[in-house]
Amino acid sequence: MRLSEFVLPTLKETPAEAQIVSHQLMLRAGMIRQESVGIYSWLPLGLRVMKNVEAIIREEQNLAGAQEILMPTIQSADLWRESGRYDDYGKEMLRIEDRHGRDLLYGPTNEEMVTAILRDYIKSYRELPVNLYHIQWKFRDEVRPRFGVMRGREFLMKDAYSFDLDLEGAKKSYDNMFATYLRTFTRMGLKAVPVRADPGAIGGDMSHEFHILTGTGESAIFYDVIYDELTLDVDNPDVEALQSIYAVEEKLHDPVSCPVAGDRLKQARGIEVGHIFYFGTKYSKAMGLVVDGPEGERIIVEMGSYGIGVSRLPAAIIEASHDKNGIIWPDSVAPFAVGLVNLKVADKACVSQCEDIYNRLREAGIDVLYDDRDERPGAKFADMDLIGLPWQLVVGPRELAVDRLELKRRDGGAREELSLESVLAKLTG
RNA sequence: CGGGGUGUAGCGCAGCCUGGUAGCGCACCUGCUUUGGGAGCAGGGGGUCGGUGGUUCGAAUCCACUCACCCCGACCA
Repeated sequence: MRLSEFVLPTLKETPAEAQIVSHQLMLRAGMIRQESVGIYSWLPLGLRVMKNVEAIIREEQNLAGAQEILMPTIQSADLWRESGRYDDYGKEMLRIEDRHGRDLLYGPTNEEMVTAILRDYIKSYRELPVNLYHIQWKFRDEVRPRFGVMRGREFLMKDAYSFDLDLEGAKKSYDNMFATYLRTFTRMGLKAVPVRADPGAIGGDMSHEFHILTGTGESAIFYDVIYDELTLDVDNPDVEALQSIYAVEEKLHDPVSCPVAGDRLKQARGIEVGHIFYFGTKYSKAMGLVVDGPEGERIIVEMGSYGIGVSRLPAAIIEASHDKNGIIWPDSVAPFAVGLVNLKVADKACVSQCEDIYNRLREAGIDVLYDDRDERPGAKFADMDLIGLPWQLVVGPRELAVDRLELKRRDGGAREELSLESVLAKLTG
C-alpha cells in the first residue's frame, strides 16, 4: 500500500479528550474516530489491526474445536423474556421498537439466542458436546463509557458457548477454553493473567477473567507473585496447576482469609480482555434445552460461555507495548509488516530504487506500507514510529551510494545496513 | 442518574467579563529555497462562532431553552 493513497490521518498533537495512552495513540495514529459517546468508526490502519486480532482468535477457536456461526445484532425481546433477563438487564440494554410495535433489542450478549438455536437442532446426548462461537458487535448502554474503544458502548466481541451432558464434560470444555485463551493472548504478544472472578449477572459458580497487567487497567486484582516467575508453556499448559494459583479480582479478595503470604501477594491493575463462565443449566433449564439420554431420560444441557473483547484488544496491546514516540506493534497483529521510507522523492534514482524494492517486497508476500509522500525525513520518521510497524526500511541517497538499505527494528530501535536480498530473507524468514 | 466543565476552520486554542468587519499556531493549496528525526520565506483557501428563541440599531460576546461532548462518582466485559 502506498501511503500517498492510504487514508491515515495522523495527528502531531494529542487530542484533549483522550485520557489514557492507548486512546491518545489510537487517535494520533489515525486508527479510530469517535462518532458518538462510546461509538467508534475504525479507520484503515485500526481495522487492519483488529482484523489481525480477530484472525488469531478465530484460528485458536477453530483449533479448540469450536464452530463459527453468526448471530444477528438485533434480537427479539420475546427470547429474553423466556430467560427472564428482559426485565433483569435494566437500562444497559438498548431497546428498540420496530414499525409494527414489536419489542426488539440490540444484543448485549447471546446466551438466549444460541440456546434457542441448539434447542431446535440437538435432540440426543450423542450430539454433544458442542461449542459454537461468533464474532459480532454488541451494544451495552454503559453509564459512562470512557478510554476510547477500551470501554465503548458498541464493541466487537468473540463469544463462544459450550454445551455438555454433565459437569465433568462442562469442566473439560471450560478448561479447553481456558488453555485456548492463554494461547490466544500469548500469540498477540500479551501476557494474560487468569484471575478468579465473580460471575455476576450471567450466573453460575466457575468464572475466570483474563487480565493484561498495566498501570492504566480499570480493574484491581491480587495475585501470587509466582505468576511473574513462571514461564507459560502455552502449547501444553497445566490448567489444573494454573487455576490453583491464587489470583482474584478485587471483589473476591479477602486479606484475612487470603492463603498467600503478604510478601508474596501482589496487587496490580489489569485490563480485562477475556472472561469465561460456567453457568450450568441456568439458560437450558429456563428455555427448555434438553436432550434424550442413553436410557431415554431427559438431560438438561450444561452450558458455559467464553468472551473475548476483540475491539478492546488493540487498545490493550498498545497499553502493553508503546514508547514516547508511539505504538510498537507485535509482529502478529501489526497492520503492515514493514514501512518502506523513501527519504527523497525529489531524487529520481531514489524513487526508482524504492519502486523496485516495493515491488520486490510485495512479490515476496510481505505486507508493506510504502511512504512515497513528499514529506521531509523528520515527518516520515515520526509518522513511522507513531504507527508502530515492526520494521522500517529506510532508503535515501546515503543508502544508494553504498548499495545497502537501512533496516530498523521499531522495538528497541536497532539498525542494520543490509542488501535487499538480506532484507527479504530476514522479513520472510 | 447526581456533581463539575467545554462547544469558535481538520487538530490545539485566544477572543466573551466590558456587544461594533472572527483571530493565532499546526495542518491544507501555490511558488521558491530546502531535505537523514515533525524546515524557511512569500502568497492563498477554508468557519451558519453547537442549535433555537429573545434583548439590542447591532450578538461569538448578554438572557432563556435545548443538543452534543469531556471529567469525577455510583455501575459495568
